[in-house]
This record gives sequence, C-alpha cells and structure tokens, in this order.
Amino acid sequence: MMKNMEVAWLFDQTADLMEIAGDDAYRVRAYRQASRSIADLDEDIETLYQQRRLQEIPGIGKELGKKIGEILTTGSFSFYDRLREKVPAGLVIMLELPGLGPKSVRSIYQGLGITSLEELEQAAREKKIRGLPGMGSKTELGILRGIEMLKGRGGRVPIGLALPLGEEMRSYLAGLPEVQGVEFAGSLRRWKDLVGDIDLVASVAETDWEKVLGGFAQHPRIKKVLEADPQRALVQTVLGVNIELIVVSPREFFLTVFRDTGSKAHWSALERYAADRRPDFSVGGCSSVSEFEKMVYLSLGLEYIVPELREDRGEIDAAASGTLPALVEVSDLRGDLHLHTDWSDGVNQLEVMVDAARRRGYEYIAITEHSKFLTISRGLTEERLLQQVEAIGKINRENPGLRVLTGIEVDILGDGQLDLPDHVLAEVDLVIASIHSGFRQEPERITRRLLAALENPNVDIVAHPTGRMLARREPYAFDLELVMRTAVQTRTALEINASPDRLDLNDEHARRFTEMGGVLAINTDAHDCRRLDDIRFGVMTARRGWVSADRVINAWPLDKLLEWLNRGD
DNA sequence: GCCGTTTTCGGCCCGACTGTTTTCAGTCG
Repeated sequence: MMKNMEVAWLFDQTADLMEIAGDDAYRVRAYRQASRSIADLDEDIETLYQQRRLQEIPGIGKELGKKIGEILTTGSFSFYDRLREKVPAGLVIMLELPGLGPKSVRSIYQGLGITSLEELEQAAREKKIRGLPGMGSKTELGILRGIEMLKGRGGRVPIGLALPLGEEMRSYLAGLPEVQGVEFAGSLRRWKDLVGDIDLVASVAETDWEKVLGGFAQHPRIKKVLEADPQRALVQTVLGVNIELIVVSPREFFLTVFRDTGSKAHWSALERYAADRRPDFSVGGCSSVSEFEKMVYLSLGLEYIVPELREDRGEIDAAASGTLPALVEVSDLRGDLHLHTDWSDGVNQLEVMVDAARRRGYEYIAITEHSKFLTISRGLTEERLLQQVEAIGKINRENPGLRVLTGIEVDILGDGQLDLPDHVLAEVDLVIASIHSGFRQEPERITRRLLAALENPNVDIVAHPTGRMLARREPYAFDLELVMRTAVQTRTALEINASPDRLDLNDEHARRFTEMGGVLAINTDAHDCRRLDDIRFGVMTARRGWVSADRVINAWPLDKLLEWLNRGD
C-alpha cells in the first residue's frame, strides 16, 4: 500500500507546484482530491491499475488514470517533471510557512528572485519583503517566525507518515532469508510524535551483511543512498524520509536495539543510576527484545520501562520504587467519542461508521459532526442536528449491540460564544467544543474563549485543545495551564486527538493534566471509518504521558460514562 | 481535471479573518 502513498504524495506535490505556477484552481483541486482519494484507498493501486479499474476511484478520470500508469511504470510523470523544471523546489517548502500561500510565494519569487528558505530569511531580515505589493512588516515577521518553526522541526516528519513506511520496510527486511530478526529503534520505537530518521536494526550473520544492505538499497522505495559503511546504510526514500538500517550479528542484536532505542537522555540517566552497580547485558536465552530489556532492567533493580517512557522524565526513579503507572492500552478503550460522517464532512454514511465501530468491538461511540459555523465542512444547523438525533435513535433501537451516543462538535466562535444555543446542546448526549478560527487572536482572548467553553455545563470535552498541526502549525498562543486548571474544576475532559496530523494534547500536556486530576478522552476524530485505527497514535501519546486507563473517559464502562456525562458542573 | 436523473459543457463546498489597504486579495479551515 506504500505505492498508494507515493502516488498520493506526487499528486499533492503536483498540486503545490501548479498553484505556485498559477494554474487553474479547479484543476489544482482535482489533483488534491485525487491525492486524498488514493491515500484513502483500501485496495492496492497497482492491483487496480492491472485490472484497469483506476477510474473506479472517485476523482480519477481518463487523464489522471494515465498519469497513475506513468507513475507506476516509470516512478514519475512528465507533467510533474516539467513543472519541477519550471518551479524551483524551494518554493514548495515556503508554502509550509503559516500565512504564505501560493500567491505570495509566487510574488516573492517573481519580485525578488528568491528560490530558497535561506534567501527568504535574509530578505525578510533586510526588510525587503515589505517592498512587494500587499506585504508589510507583519508578513516579514510571520516569515521569520515560520522559518524558526521549520528549523525547530529539523527535518523531522510526523509519526503518521514514518510508521507506515517503517512497517513496510520492516516486513520487507523480515522476509529476506538472511535476516533473522528486525526491529525498530530510535524515536519511532518510542512513538515520538515527530520522527527524525526511521531506525531499523537487523540481525544478520556477518557473512551476509553486505548482501542485506545491498538488497535494502535496491528496494523501490529507496531514492538514494546517503551514507554507507559495512554495517550501516542511511538512505533517502521517495517520501523524503530517511531510513537508517544497521545490521548486527545475532548475538549483538537485542543489545543494539535496546541501545539504539534511546533516548540519549534516558541512557545517560540510566548510566548515572547504574554507576555503582553493573547492568547485566550478557543475559541469554531471551526470545525477544523486550524480554532481554526486562532482564537488563531487572539486573539493575528496576521494573521494566517500556520504550515510550524512555525520555528521562522520571521513569528510572519510578521504576526503582515500583511506582510506574499501569499505562492505558488500545484494548482498554471501549469507544471513540469524536467521529464524523457524511452528515457533515465525513466520507461514510452514519450506518457504515456504526458498523465499523461494532466490528472493532467498541461498546459505544459518539457521532459528533461539525456545527453550522464551519460551512466548508457542511456543519449542522439545529434542525439537521435534531434530525440526526432521530436517525441515531432509530439505529440504537435496531442495534442493541452498540450504543451510539448523539453529539456535536460545536465551534467556539471568535467571541467565545458557542455556535449552537444551550437548549440545543442539551438535546444531545455528548458535546465537544473546539476552535477552528481566530488562531492568531491575542492569547488572552483565546484563553477566554476556551474558558467560556469549559464553563458551559453542556460541554463535556474540549477537542484538540492547543490547535497544533504536527509539522504544519504551531499551537495557538494561550494560557494552557489555566485552561487545564479550569477543566479540572469544571470536570470537563480534554481530548487527546489521535489523528496523526494533530496528537493534541501532546504527551507532556496529557501527563500534566492528569496529574492535576483531569480526565482525558482519546478520540480519532475520524472522518472515514478506516481512520478508526488511528486510535493507536492517541493511546501511545497518552502512554508517553504516563496516563493510566482510569483517567480516560472512553476506557470507562458505558454506565460510568453516562453517569459522568450527566454530572452536574 | 472531474463529473453528470440539472449535464458532454459549465459547473466545481464558502465564509471569516488578517494584513494590507482606502476597498480588497490572500489565506485558512
């Protein structure tokens, strides 16, 4: 299925280039829709191509079908190649700066001949940007701030992109006859939200190292080899993500994975802790990395510390005193409380989403469409919401197995008012409030909006509380500490939005909030039933935040959840 | 570039906010 991601990625890049080149906006949108629709496919696009069924994909017609064929046979397509000659690659990166869109990038390119972030930064510092039509000092400031953000990201990619690619490469390697074992290491094994390189360690007899590294570099996803030595290869993939493969002899395998999982800070802390004792790395007879790691920790008098906790945030002391928390697991979750269907901007019918949730084994879900303010998402009016409540009532009567809670994701408007009146919100089982506008307001104003939502007794959850988009948008500036304190007081849950684009709250916020006494909801915010599986990203974020299942409202049994929803606050 | 019980041409989710303006273009969700 990685081919699907590649084609989707190429079409998305094409759309970026077309926009900068000033192509027709609807044509651009056709590429974007095609990209999304291919990324969401649950069939392999190569299979569809071979069966001549490409045009069954929504948004793919004759032209794009031909281009997909070109990509699958040659790795690229001529329209894209021509665009790349016309539009400097650096301009596409500028699109990632908040506030800069294709028109501005084009104007900067044409007016000043700037083609890279470095040149752009210099021009902004020299106050040359404000000479362009429609741009002033705030645009310059925004550019400089945006460049800082990109630097801070340091080329890391969201785990939602890295993990599927890593999983594919891992199973490819696992299938090679010379490979006796292969594991992730590094930040990916620790489930960090942003991942630098994908680290893989393979257990291979020394005589086969060269063969395995060579075979790895030949994989079609690999674009170029950046560094290579007898035990190691650093390669760049088609998606712009780097993979580092280390091959080690079987007897070194577990220890290498353990060490390379890091984090550096955890290992330093471990070495400080172990200064006067000796970790036993020679333990034998283990059948897995985690079993080996368990034995090593045990030799130091420590409880097992799972990879996602290895950040030097107090885990060693806790392991020494036997006070590591029992972390929430995917299997603890009994439902998903933030879902969209085609009643607003989701892709599936209500019934399809309900079926998918039942197949997943959930006891309950909540349907929470957008409210009317978000016209672009076909947000629900009061009337439509009440119609949906009726429709859900019918589903519940016909499907005793799974309880579907009625709900709404109501917008917190620019002035702190909610987008629907209280008497309407009172009609549904669960109310999520969230911000989708006015991200650049004064911090005090954003804080006030969030506090107003928390203090509304109808509001049960505040979704994606900081508004960040991973690697794309910083959180909005506001007083998160005060918001969390207030949420504890009003007994409102904050969300860990499990969408790999968001992961918001993040791990550290989730930890802080639950330590203050707050409760969380871990939700996918799925707009497509296939995205229900994203829940793993949210659960891992919670685990990295030391969260146990009792702090997660959708890990509670239905009767306890209902009781909580009816709490007076 | 896609799509069609409004169609094979002429549509294609739209409204708020921001920063730049002196009435609006560009960006964003």
